[in-house]
Amino acid sequence: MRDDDRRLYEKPGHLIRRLQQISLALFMDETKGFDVTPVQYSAILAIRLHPGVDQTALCNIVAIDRSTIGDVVGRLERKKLIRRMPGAQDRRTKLLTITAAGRKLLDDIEPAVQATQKRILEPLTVKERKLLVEMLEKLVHLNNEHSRAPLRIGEEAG
Amino acid sequence: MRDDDRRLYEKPGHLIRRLQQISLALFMDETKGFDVTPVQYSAILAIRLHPGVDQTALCNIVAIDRSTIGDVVGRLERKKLIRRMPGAQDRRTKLLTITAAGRKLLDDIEPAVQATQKRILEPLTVKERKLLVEMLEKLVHLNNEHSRAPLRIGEEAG
DNA sequence: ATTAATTGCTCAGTATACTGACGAATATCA
DNA sequence: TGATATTCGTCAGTATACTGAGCAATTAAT
Repeated sequence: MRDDDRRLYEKPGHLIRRLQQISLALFMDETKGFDVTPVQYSAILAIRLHPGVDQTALCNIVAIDRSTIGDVVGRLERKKLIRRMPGAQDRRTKLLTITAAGRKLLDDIEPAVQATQKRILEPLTVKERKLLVEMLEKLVHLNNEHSRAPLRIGEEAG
Repeated sequence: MRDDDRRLYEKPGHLIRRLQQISLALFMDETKGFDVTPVQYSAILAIRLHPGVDQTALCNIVAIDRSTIGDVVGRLERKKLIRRMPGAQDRRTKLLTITAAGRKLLDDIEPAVQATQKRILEPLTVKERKLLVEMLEKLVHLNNEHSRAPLRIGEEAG
């Protein structure tokens, strides 16, 4: 490896982008056949745990941008994994609930998702894995407000 | 925080996606005014270090997909930060070189890029920062082949 | 109660990223 | 050499993600 190139390779930003690429590829490989992306998985899992959330609350739970969630839930609805209903109290909102097909998919895909998380961390020792997740949680939590889609705990509906 | 939601929040895949969002936001904030993305920065830096690389070799250096690099260098060319010339030996290739404007941009933007990397790791202790980068390098290196754009060391032109 | 501010969702525009396919050029092999 | 295989760049299609704008509905202020 050229010494110059290290300037790029050891930059945290570059490493994080690479790890995200890899994490995505591993997920798509493990869950091949389910036709679901990581973001779609996060969204449908959150909808199951919070039946009747509106889209903005869902954004705050899974940290997806407001202008992105529309597409995501649209795809989930098209695949009949969730339902979208206009809110009764607040007619601006669209309330989200999981379907039977969605529940089945979540149950069926779970082993593959677990396997993905394992494969990502496989190169590390058991101690390192714990340490890494702790540091990632710290970074994400403390830098939370720096993303346009910050996590907002305890503000969700339901 | 609901206990159920932890199922999502402590998944490495989710944390990695969040950290990438944050890393991107911090970069765009610090380099505001330069009109350059992290990927564009990586590409132009690699082109400076490897004058005359072709696009495929560049992919292998910065780990960007072959079908993505065309857009990226297209934008850099439009902004006159790099030049693209058809290869003489192999007329399929397009050889990339940096312009004076590109060199100036790299020099000017450097402090902001350094600041970005600092801000990403700011919540960690000095020891933890070193540890994290080492683990990220290990993960990326050993999982390298799992991405469509694996890093290929020593295969670049120039 | 009417105005003003805020919120929920959407849309247009741009950028990154992957799959799969293709034409053109090059390399390999029989 | 001629047929085959591979490689380089590109394109179409899909998905995530951000900015900034806008409309409709709701809430707050006067």
